Amino acid sequence: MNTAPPNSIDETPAGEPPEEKRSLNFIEQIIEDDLQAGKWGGRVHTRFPPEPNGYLHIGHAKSICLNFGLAESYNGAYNLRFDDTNPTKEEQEFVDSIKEDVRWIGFDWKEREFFASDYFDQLYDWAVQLINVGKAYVCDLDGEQIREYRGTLTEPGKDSPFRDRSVEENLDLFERMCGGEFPDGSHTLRAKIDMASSNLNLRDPVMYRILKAHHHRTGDKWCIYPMYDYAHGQSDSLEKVTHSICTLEFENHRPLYDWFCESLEIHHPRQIEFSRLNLTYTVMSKRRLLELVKDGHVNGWDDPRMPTISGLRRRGYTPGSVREFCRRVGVTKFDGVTDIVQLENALREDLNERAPRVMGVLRPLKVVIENYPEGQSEELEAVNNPQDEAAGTRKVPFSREIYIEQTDFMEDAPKKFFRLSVGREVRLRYAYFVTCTEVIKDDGGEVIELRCTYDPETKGGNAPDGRKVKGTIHWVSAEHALTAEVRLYDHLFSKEDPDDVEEDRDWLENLNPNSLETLADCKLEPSLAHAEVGIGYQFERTGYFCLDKDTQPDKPVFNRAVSLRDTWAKKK
RNA sequence: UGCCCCUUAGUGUAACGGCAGCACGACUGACUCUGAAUCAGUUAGUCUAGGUUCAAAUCCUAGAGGGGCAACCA
Repeated sequence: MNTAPPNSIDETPAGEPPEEKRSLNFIEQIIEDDLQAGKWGGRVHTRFPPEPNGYLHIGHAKSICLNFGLAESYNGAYNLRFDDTNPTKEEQEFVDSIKEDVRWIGFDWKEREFFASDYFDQLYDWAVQLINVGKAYVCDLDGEQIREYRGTLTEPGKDSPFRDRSVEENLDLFERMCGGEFPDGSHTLRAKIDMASSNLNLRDPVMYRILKAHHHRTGDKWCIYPMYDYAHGQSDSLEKVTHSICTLEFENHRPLYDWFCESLEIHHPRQIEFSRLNLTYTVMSKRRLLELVKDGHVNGWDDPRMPTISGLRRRGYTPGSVREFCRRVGVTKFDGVTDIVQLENALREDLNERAPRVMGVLRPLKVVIENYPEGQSEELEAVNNPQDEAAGTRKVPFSREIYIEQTDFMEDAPKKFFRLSVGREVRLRYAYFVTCTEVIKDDGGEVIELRCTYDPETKGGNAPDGRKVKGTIHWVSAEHALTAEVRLYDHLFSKEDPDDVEEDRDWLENLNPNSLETLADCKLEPSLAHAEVGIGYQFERTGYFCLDKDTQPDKPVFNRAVSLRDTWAKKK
């Protein structure tokens, strides 16, 4: 700490006022208070505990950034732990995708990769210990009966008839449960707490159930598996976690979390709950995302319209934008809904700094420049990124026939329309001023071609006589153009709240039928032939795009990650 | 009908008993070889009612509104 390098950002320049103390979220407050009070020996140790039963989504990203970010900023450690206690739902594919996604977001958990299934032996021993002190018992009630005995929200439950079995009998039964002697569902091991508790989680919760299922890591070794409540806190404890951060729905489980740690007299992390992320125009539950995938409403977990990490990545989101977004949404216990434009803006901001600029015409309209010599072409210099001089320049070919955007021409243009119309002059970006002289239509009256003249004196985009044009439009030389498919995405749901449906109707009815628009005949500048997956490009005046994995050698496919802000579109 | 949690501009958040700030959005305007970016400005808030206090978004009580909880899911 006191050996900071000369350029350390920790150094406050002399004479400058000390940096104002950053405001802390409520979890940071707790941590600082703990540190202040000398708890945990000054350690901060967190974990991210996904269940490998689906792909990670942007809500998980919030949790990852919170948990791992906290550990990083307090110089602590963080674990990635798979909560794999239910073999009927979990798969190796999900383990792999989760690791890939966490890495992509930008965190390295190094050797601290764990599985709840690593602790099955220890958990078993602890269960025996609880039986021995009379705090757990084997119950023969079936699922239905357990539910009946549990009581309701307003009425207390009643004790299981098996609650007072002897320690010996419990030990014997539990061992035989584990030995595979009983069929699935015939017995459970339950904690003996309080069937009259106002917190239903404390009404003798099930610790172990019999499940003769193959586990993706332990194989067929076990036929009993621990429940979340019995496995989670103890896993935290074994890993010497200090702050166990989870979402609000586990708040009512905290007394149980505490009960197990106290009863077992083991290291007792502090559970802290925060509100999960909700986004407008999207759903975030794993159950629903799974349904979208399974029923083919989207094309897989990494469909660019999905709020999954893999979907965002494929869509063109950057790790930095995801992290910045998570920082901006903050951390509270209030269950709100974040406007999805926050996410989009984080991306725009990030890509504005780094994305190479190119020209691409999404809906081409052919333009013939009549006074430009036939067969001639030339290379014009274009700036790669006005935000970053070091990005340099490139050459863009120009010729007699070019494509411009259909929306950049209007026949009966209002005065405020700064683009092309008959008799109006605009600048072709980095090229020449052109004036539209004639409109050519097909039999149906559709505009299919424009005739223009150019001013050779304006090469590069400036007029020597100092005359100005109000509009600058992008273009692509027809002869040199790369033809590509471009996929435009809109919100997956047409309602801000997908659950906003009539009585008895389904959230799926709010799926936006226009969430994907495929443009098959887009014209891109030739430099894009060397585009790489994973790099965001700005198609000037249009948006940010990236090469999709569906690209074929003869057919490039681009995704629009997000459009550019368009105040003109708003005015219309 | 029980228990637990929550409530600050449109949205997300800050304030730690002492001047209600910030970000995003929206709206103006400036600038511009991207109607982008940038810059300047405007807009708008403490759920309600009592109480404690010199002083309350903050503490107390009650109410309203929202969320969670009755898987051998996590």
